[in-house]
Amino acid sequence: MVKRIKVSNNVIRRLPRYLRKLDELKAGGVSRVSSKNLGALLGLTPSQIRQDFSCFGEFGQQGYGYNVGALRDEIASILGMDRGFKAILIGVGNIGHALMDNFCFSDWGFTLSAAFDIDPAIIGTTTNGVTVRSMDELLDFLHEHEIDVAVLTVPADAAVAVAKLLRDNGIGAIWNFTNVELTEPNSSTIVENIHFSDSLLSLGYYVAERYDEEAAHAARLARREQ
Amino acid sequence: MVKRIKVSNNVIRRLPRYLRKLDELKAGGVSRVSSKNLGALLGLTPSQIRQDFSCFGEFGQQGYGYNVGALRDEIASILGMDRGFKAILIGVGNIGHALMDNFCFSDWGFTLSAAFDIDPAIIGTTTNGVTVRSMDELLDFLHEHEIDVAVLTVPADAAVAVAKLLRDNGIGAIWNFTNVELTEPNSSTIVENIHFSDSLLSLGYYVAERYDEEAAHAARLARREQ
DNA sequence: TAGATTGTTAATCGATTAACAATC
DNA sequence: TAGATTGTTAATCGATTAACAATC
Repeated sequence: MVKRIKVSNNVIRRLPRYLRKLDELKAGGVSRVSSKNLGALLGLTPSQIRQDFSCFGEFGQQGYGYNVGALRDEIASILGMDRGFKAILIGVGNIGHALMDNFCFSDWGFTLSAAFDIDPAIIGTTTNGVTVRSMDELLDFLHEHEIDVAVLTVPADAAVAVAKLLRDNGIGAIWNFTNVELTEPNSSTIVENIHFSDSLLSLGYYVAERYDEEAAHAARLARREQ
Repeated sequence: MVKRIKVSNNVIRRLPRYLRKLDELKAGGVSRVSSKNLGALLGLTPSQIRQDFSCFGEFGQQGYGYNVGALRDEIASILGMDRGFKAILIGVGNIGHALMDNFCFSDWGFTLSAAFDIDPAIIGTTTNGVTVRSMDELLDFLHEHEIDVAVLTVPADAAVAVAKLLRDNGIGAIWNFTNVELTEPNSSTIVENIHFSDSLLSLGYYVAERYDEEAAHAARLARREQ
């Protein structure tokens, strides 16, 4: 896939949504979609959808629209789903174990190659074909395998130290589930965060805002009643 | 908290990061911070930080900066952390259970009031003081309690139906962990998504982009060698 | 052919950054 | 007082939307 220009983060964040919706359409037997259709389904303008795709090439056909399957595959390729990225997981606690057990890495083009923990009670257990190794084996493993991404699911107080260890040993990308800011100014490591609490707090803001608006509305009505 | 203007989503998403960093500074005994300091810590410009805060009021002091504790409390209040929001959780599978077990709702101003599932083997079990109830009890529970947020951790194929049930019974906000698009055009329900796969795919994009850049760089060097 | 829809250029809108008077 | 830093207005930058020629 040729990437001509620097594509904005906003566009990148929409690509997985496109992929999801196209998969859904495909599963429903739809073979053709226009930017107008797709926009209506995702709450985006047709213009925006065409602009987004045009960052990566010309995937449509005038008068027809886009072939669902072909467009889906283009986007999958842009996202690197066909590159066979290899991941390891560090910290098989509750969330780490839930990911190993439930999250289908291979659906998204990733292979979970190994998992590591420090707890002897967990080391040696196997989930979904992946056996948990001791952290003592981590460096050897990293030097023997080409790993693209580390999934970081260690406790918050270990996050910074483990992230440093990973960076120092050639890991270029971290999928960060710890509630800790890992993005370092002088580091080139790619960090993608899943911050549960940030997400919940944002939700809280919108709930609070709505309640305030409802209260203001009720107050206006009450004044009018007087 | 007075909210004069419509605050952009970008600003809202930064508020939890401010909160997190301010908590960290406070824990480290720092009592004062300027927009310049805070910007350097978070990779934002001082201007942006001052603009963001000015959406909600005047929390600083010329020549001094901001009081860490006071600013932290203002932001917490803006996010509704002092409102005692009540949440229920639907679907005590792997991720649902991990949240009940590990995620400290009360740290963020929420109370997890109940959990529901359809599996008789899970119903009746208790995690962190919350006993799992049968889905049959859900509607009665909703009508007896004022619930602000539903945490949706059911399997993907149940997501849309359960979301509809929740909406129809007065739930105004959903924290959505299912990999399903719930944002409906004609609905006023607030939906906040945690899409693991979207996040991983975005990471994949950046990894792929970096590899492409490195390959292009190597190719340029190779040409020069000739 | 007529209608539909693309890819792209131009226009608009919104968000970030810079500048600066006010003031602690 | 002098230096620092705010809150806010103006300038810039970037992203979204609209328009339209090209063409299937």
